[in-house]
Amino acid sequence: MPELPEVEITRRSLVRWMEGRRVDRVEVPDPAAIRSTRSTLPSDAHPDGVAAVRARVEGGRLVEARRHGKRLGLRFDAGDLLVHLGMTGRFTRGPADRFVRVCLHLDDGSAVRFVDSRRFGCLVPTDDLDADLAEGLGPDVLLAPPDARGLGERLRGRRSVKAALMDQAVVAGLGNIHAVEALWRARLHPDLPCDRLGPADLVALAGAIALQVRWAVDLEDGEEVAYVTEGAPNPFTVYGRAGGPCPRCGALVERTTGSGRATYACRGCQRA
DNA sequence: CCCTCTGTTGGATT
DNA sequence: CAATCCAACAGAGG
Repeated sequence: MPELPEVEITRRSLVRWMEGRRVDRVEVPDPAAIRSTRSTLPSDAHPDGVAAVRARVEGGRLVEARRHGKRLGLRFDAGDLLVHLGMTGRFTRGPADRFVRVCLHLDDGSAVRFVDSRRFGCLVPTDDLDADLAEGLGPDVLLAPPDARGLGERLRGRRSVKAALMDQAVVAGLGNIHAVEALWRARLHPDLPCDRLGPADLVALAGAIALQVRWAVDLEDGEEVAYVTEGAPNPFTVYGRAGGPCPRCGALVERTTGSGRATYACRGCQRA
């Protein structure tokens, strides 16, 4: 599920759900969800992961939940956890299902579960949360949205502007969907090379990124992590709308594939 | 029932 | 650099 907005909603939800509560017990139906590094692979399970998580979490309270890009940092009384949601990871208070990987039982009888059908997500016990949270990441696009000048310094070379925006070392938080949407807002085609971006493009792009991310966070705020909610209409402007009309110029939205990822854009109004 | 394709993540390899 | 494959699955479609 996650790009930055979903991780941010997850963060807020966890704080609300766990505020003032003590974690009585941690249950780990899938020990491979606990990793010693941020790996997407269940085969990189932390050898003593379950014990490491219990030592940090059981009997204590959530002190703080922070986020950098798509990473989440949970600070408990006795230690910290770094969380990555992968593609399908989420925290929920809903009923258990067969995809529950970790379950936190709270002292009021409720439970907060990490659920992840595809198993790319992980919890990482850490002794240096600050470093692990930020390592290798560019500025967070919500907390420290880059301005035109900052983007100009970071979007370099001949690589496509979309590839650069999705590179978490360039800016942290944008994934496929929101990169596509922000580029549409900025009227820039995803394939446009960074070195052909002019000053006006950078101004447009900086504004578009900030708007896109704030729009997405607001869209999902108050809910329990809903992404492209099942059955709900597609909330995006061009993402997932191949063959439909561009709402700005009426040309047909095109779908292309670059490095295995679907890209949507309008040739009519996004400068290539 | 089976097969193929797609996918919101990241990393390794070519 | 970029393109490709891969991880581990679900779900949709044929």
